Amino acid sequence: MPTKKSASTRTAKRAPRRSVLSDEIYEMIKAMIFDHEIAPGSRVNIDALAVQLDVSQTPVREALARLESDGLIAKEPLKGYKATALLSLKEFNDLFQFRLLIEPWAAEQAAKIVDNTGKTALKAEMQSAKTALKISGDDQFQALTEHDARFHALIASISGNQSVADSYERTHCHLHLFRLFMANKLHLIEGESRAKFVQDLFEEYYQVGSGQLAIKEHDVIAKAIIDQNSKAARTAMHAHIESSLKRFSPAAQAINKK
Amino acid sequence: MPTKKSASTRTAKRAPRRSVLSDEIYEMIKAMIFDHEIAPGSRVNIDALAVQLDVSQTPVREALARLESDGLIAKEPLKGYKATALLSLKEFNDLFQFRLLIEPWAAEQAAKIVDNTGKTALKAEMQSAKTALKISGDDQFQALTEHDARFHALIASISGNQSVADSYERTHCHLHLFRLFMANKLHLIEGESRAKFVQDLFEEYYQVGSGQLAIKEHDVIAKAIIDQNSKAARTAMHAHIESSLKRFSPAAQAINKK
DNA sequence: GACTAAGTTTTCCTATAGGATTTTTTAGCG
DNA sequence: CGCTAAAAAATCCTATAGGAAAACTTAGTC
Repeated sequence: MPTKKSASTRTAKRAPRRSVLSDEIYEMIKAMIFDHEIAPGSRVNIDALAVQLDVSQTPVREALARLESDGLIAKEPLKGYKATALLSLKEFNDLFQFRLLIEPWAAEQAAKIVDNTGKTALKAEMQSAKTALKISGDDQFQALTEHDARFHALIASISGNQSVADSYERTHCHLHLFRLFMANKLHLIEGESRAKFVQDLFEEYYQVGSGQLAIKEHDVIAKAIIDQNSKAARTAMHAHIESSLKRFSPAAQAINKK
Repeated sequence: MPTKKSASTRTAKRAPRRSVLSDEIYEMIKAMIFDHEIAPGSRVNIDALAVQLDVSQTPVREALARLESDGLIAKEPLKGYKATALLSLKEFNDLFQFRLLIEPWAAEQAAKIVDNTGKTALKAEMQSAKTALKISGDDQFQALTEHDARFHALIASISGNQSVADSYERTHCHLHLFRLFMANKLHLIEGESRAKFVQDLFEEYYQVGSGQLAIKEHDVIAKAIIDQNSKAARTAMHAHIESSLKRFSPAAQAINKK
């Protein structure tokens, strides 16, 4: 049983900071959904998960309940939990429409009330983006995605409106987009030739093209906010989201065309 | 031990629809927060709650985990759960700003794509509002609040954008507003004279004045959507939210001025 | 009066047993 | 051979007791 050794090591490691196991499990399961360790639409056996993560059912149940609230896992009463499916093309477009309602306003507002702390945070985030561009391969993709998520969340936060920031966070849009791309990348869609096609798209649009393009667009937004030019911030954010939509669209369509 | 007898009665009663106790507990606890049975800011003892509701800790834990995701309860690691505080004046304004971003668009979109099912649902909801106006006393307040919540959720749903509808639902804005009012109503704010003052406001603005005014505004919105006049729907929704903000504002200020 | 230390309480987590429901399998009948 | 129905297995959900760690309280000492 391979579980046993890892169990003891984990137990030993857990001893110092026993703090909030339930939260750790939540993050772990979220990560498993994130990188398709739990496949979209697949059943999630609560017992098996508890055994696999080497904890009892209780923290797993709490984590799953929260993930259900997040919309990442669906609960069918008396049937169990299952990971939600990937975004349909409609849901994909809906998500971007939602972002268009929220984020341009957030950027505009951020530009109006940003303080030095906010400006410093924005500069730091853009610095991390530049660092990410120097990485190569899979790690770059990961780094760019994480930067993107942090950047947009940061602006929502700087806007000062808790309701807006919360609702943005709760859409987990970057998680959904990441899942969509990973499905392509992992050749999970049927047809090897299509998978290859999408893989190429992915490389061309995101890692090289979109990656740098997105960073440049981020730069424009960040500068507008730092300059406290609220109108420019709004239009830059609007343009960026529409531009993202176009770039991501092929991947979303590839999954859904099937 | 008093638990024993009630336990057996519950077991007997539960037999028919044993389905999803965890969800029932979730709704129960939400209701307890709703009507201040669990006071804002107060600690929520997980054991006590389980005993009180006469279930085990497991479903209570799941419910609390979900309520935390909802933002209705906060979890302090290793300290326990506590009900979130009432909306501050800033949060109150933020919430309405958020609604201004989402709902006018939802109304506009709803007017564009509404089908017969949607029109029927809207008409039925407006009918229930008219019925609510005929009730008197506390029940009317309850009925009007529930109509209001359903009406806005319905339009978000008719808009056809799942992301928008979900994010609106998750703000639980009517729940927050209701809590705010109940705090006034229950004289939970300090100072009997102020409580009386707010009580009057409450009666004047909501039950008689706002209640009917809000219904009239709803009527305008509903008609615009049914007529598929998208521009009118948008502006009517915008006006309604700003009008609500003005009406609710005194209650929010009363709590926060303290 | 302030600080340290032991004791108490609270909270979180584990473990396991058992009841209920769905799904699968098997048997019987037309 | 195909369909219905009952039995078995798997799965989910709940209940309860108890142990470990942290936080809080209390007492004692300088």
